[in-house]
Amino acid sequence: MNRREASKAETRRLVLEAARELFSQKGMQECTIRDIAGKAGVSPASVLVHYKSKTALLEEALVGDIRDALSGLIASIPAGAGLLDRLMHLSKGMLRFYDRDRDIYRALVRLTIFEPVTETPGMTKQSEEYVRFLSEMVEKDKASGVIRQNVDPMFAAASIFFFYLGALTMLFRMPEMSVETVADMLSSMTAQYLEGITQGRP
Amino acid sequence: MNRREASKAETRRLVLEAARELFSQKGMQECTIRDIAGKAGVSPASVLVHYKSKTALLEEALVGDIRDALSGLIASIPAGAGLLDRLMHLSKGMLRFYDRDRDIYRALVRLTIFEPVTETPGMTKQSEEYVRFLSEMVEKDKASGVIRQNVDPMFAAASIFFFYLGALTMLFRMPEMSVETVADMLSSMTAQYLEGITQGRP
DNA sequence: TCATCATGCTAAACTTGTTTACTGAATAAA
DNA sequence: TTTATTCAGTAAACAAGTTTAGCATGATGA
Repeated sequence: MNRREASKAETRRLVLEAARELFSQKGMQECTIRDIAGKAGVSPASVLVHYKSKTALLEEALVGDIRDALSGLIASIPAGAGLLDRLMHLSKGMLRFYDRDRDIYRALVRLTIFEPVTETPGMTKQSEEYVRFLSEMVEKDKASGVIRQNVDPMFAAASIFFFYLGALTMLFRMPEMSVETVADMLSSMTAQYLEGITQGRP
Repeated sequence: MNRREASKAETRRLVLEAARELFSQKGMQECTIRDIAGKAGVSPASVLVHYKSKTALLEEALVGDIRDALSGLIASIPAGAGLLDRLMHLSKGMLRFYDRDRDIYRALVRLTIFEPVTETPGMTKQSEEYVRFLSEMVEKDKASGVIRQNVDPMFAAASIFFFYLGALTMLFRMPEMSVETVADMLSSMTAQYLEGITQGRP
């Protein structure tokens, strides 16, 4: 690595470090690029040399913890448990993770969820990994006979993910609602999904 | 009404009218408060006297059409059709409505969906009305024996709504995706939900 | 009618994300 | 080594949402 490249990487690291601290300390709104630049000892414009926008910086600052949370949950899935329990281990776990700092994660999701995929690589990758894992779970349970053979795993995974997204939306929209209330609701809805709601099937 | 109150109402009307035209003409991002103020013949600050923020103005400018779209769809539900067809009449209809101007509605949803309920009365009311209507539909189909008796109508309505929200998110996130593709996916997922995916129920 | 009050509206300022034009040092080329 | 080039970093400007302090006009009451 060049001297130039090294110095560049170091500056980038300083900015990210300052951003991590200040974002979690003061939230997205109250933390300005000038604050971050000041703490990192660089100019405000320099922040945007390394990160395309404040949103991109926020994403970069938070996505590591999200990835760790998800892979930690995946690694700790109770092996022998039923399908619903395994799904709720993941979904409730992620809800509880976001609940630890609702404001900052609400800001992140709000700023990224409706952006084109190319603009938000970090969050997109997380969502895709989540859905892919769900899809694999469904596939295995299909193979073992728990799930019916005519079920498309991708659609099932997307459905479960949409329930999770809906619950997350409720969590962010209703500050007075406890995460456990939302989690229980999600659990009931997912259970109902797994059961099916219409009568008279073959 | 006072002379003062009348003049105030008139100004408010002018601002809203200008906002409607400019928002749909140039989109949210490219249309500034100063533009709207100019077109309405008032000062920029005056816009914010009547509407708390640019977001609030956008909401006010669009929510009428959304309400009309939803009630039009509700009024035109095919009476004798099956549950899935009636649901898709609504959900697909709303997706097609938002598709007519994805950019402006993406901006609206993005700015309102994660805000506290009290900040976005218009959009909140629309969502609530939608879910309430879905809930009534489920209740009726439960009474007529189409839906199983152990199904909670509110949870079912919320599930169907979350599918719809997920589809809307995909529509906004993926500009290259056609509304009919998203609608078909939503249809498949909702159908699967109505069927249930697990085996071996009583 | 006159004095007081309330308020719709505004100009100007403020804030903050972002862009632009530039500089000086590091690197590459000769 | 000397020259040319690249480019990390910056100061200053810019853009646009929002806030503030004040004004002028209409409402209110004596």
